[in-house]
Amino acid sequence: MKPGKRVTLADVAAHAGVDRSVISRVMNSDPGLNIRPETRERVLASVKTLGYRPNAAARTLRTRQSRTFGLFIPDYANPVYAEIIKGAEAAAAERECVLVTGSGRVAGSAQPYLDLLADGRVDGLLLAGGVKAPATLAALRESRMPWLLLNWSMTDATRHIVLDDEGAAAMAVEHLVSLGHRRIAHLAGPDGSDTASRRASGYRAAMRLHGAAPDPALAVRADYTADGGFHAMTELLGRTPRPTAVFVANVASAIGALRAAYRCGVRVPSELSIVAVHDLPLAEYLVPALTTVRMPLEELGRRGVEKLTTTDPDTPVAETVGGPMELVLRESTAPPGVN
Amino acid sequence: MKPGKRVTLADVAAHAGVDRSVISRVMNSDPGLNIRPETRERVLASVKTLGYRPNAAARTLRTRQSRTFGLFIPDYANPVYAEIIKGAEAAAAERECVLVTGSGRVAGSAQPYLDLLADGRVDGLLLAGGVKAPATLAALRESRMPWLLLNWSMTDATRHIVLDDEGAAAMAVEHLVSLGHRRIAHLAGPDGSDTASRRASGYRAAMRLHGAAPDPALAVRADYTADGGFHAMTELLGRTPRPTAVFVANVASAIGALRAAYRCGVRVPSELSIVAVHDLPLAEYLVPALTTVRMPLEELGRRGVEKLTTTDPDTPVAETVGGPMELVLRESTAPPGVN
DNA sequence: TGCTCCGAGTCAATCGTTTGACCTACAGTT
DNA sequence: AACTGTAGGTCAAACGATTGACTCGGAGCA
Repeated sequence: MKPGKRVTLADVAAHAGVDRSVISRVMNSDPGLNIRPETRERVLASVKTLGYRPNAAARTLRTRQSRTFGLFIPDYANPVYAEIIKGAEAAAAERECVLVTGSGRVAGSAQPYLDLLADGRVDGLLLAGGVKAPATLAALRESRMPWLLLNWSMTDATRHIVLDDEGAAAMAVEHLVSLGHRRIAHLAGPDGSDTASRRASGYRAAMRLHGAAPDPALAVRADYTADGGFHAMTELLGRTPRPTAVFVANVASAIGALRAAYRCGVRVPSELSIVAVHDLPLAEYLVPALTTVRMPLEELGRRGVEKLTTTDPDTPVAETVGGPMELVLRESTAPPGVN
Repeated sequence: MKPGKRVTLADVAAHAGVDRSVISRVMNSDPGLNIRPETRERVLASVKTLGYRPNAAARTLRTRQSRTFGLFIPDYANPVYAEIIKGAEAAAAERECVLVTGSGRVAGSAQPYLDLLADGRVDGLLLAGGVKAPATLAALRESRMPWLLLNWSMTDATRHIVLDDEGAAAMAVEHLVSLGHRRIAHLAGPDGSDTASRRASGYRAAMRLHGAAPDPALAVRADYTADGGFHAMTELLGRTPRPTAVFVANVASAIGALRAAYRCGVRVPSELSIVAVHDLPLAEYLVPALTTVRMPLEELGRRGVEKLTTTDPDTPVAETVGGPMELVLRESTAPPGVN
């Protein structure tokens, strides 16, 4: 309305001819308020005509909550996080809160976003990986604010939600075994990654279960990137005897792995089967289309926000999202030796 | 210090034995403050031992600025936005501000994030597409707050920064022409997309410039998704005579296009050359690796934040980020008819 | 001695909402 | 007539930081 002037409660109160507190109580539907219907109408009308919007800072200052949650991710370029964000945004929206996301890709640290928590700008913080310093965790714990680790944990981090990575690995391995594979390699995630070690242990367990001893020479570490997958796969294909199938811990690596197979003249799936963890829209359009294990990433984000709102900062959280996990069959797996 | 108690200015003041205002001025290095070095030391020491952090809400309320910028994107799953975010985060960090990002994928609308602006939670808002309603623009303009459209514009939106899409299209077409192609198709972006129409017009201009009249039958619209690219390309390959090359407006579509060519038994690049706009780390690992035009997306994000801080909300902005644009030669283009 | 000036801080209003406590006029009771 | 109850609000103190205006004691000066 008035150019350059923010409308405040006082303006609305003056316009409607009542006290500021009435406006506030009407807007927040305070049950302790007795008000004549006509007055309420008048208030509502004033709010509308003046275009009043409560000032978030003032409200946060007074109520000590911002109706905002933060989600920190290491890198937006990793499409896996897109799914997590989606779930978290949805859960926040259901609570009439907003989710703000930030990455540490630039600063190389989560500090600016941890500060959001410390400064009281968010009511809780979800950390989806990328924090290395144990000091950070200590600071978090001391802050007495809600926080949660998503899809990873540190030894002394008592609040985290993870996925069933062992289960996913088992699913992948079982699929390969059922196709007839025995020499199954594992293109594992990077050293120090929590999900990587869980997937690796799931792989080993599943291998043993099916009487196929996991050969340490068939496990290679790779970054969760196409580049990492390319190099690791190239190395793996140099080994003799060559594996007939490989379980790749990450879909980005799998794209690199696919490329490496192509480069080395190894045909997928006839000479080499590939199955990766995490499904992506993209996977369907690769050549060959990639068989994957779909994980409930969206559900993970959703549960994160839920837990943030329902548990107080002191109680430990250690949850595994069961969710629907599914093997998505496409073209990159086949029985060994067929052509 | 005190468990469960936030440390406020008053606490620090009491601890250091000075007035609150001194603490505030020291922390903000107010030039108008005269203070003995020893007192300053005492203040700093108190701040440190108590672990004082200024409350963001209180500060925002008083100063009317939050040192926070917002960036709205339609969908995190589109990796193009990752680059923009990266640049914007960097620019924000340089100004000791934080960038918070949100998408409209869930709510289907930017409203929650526009509200952030209206509620005074951010000092400015960057909108990277996805807002359809003209009413939204009107609301923005009326808000008297800094905002900017990134990489798109609407007819009546007077504040936007775009990339040189015509130039990118020209680069792609010229590359194909120089390889000897004449029948060059265009897999254009969706109807109503601003970048799509600029790339399309750049394509037509470049075609005419090289004496190759753009055949309307060789331009097909596709969503900026792998799926869209797949279908559009399938359709295009049904036309006779078939094009020898195609300029794809978007890298995600190009992945689908690649798949479509494979499905139709058309070999890339020997029977069909493909060049797409936007480079991605992924492009290098596709089979065949995709030739692309790299756009200065990061620079776009960076300029966005800069403009937000340096121009006032009333002055129009219409900038084209020149930046380094580059043709990234890979395997998906070759002279026509070669095998 | 009286006056000004300055260094070193102090005071208190202010930002916009929220919320527990408090009024006030009138109707109904006894 | 005095009292109670209630509908329909009003009052004002927070919340925590910022900042323009002000104070106070001593040094410098004439």
